[in-house]
Amino acid sequence: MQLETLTFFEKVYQVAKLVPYGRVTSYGAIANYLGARKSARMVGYAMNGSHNKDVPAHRVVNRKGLLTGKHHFDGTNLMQQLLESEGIEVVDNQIQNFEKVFWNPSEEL
DNA sequence: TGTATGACGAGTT
DNA sequence: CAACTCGCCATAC
Repeated sequence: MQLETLTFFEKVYQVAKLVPYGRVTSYGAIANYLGARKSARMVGYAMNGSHNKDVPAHRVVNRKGLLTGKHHFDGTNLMQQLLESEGIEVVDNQIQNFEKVFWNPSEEL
């Protein structure tokens, strides 16, 4: 645990954990909320290290609602399974009604 | 120690 | 309308 390591990653984890059940958010939304709209990339990469954390990475997708990070989960469709178990419709790695389940930290938080 | 790269996104060509 | 480029910064090699 590195206290001086309060970086984007840590912040990303914090926000990601705040995503309510049955909702999803985007990498860009988190980055934007953190004040770094251009660092959406880092958010995604941060999830790479979120394995150890309690971060629900399956609730974080790209701006199009596409499950781009599903390949980083154990199974091939684990991410989709998790989302569907929360009542989120997913077809072909794409979240249906994305606007409805989208959770914007800048507004809700 | 330096280079390459990645779960993205928005702007430009 | 599609493809390309740049920004961002921690991690891997």
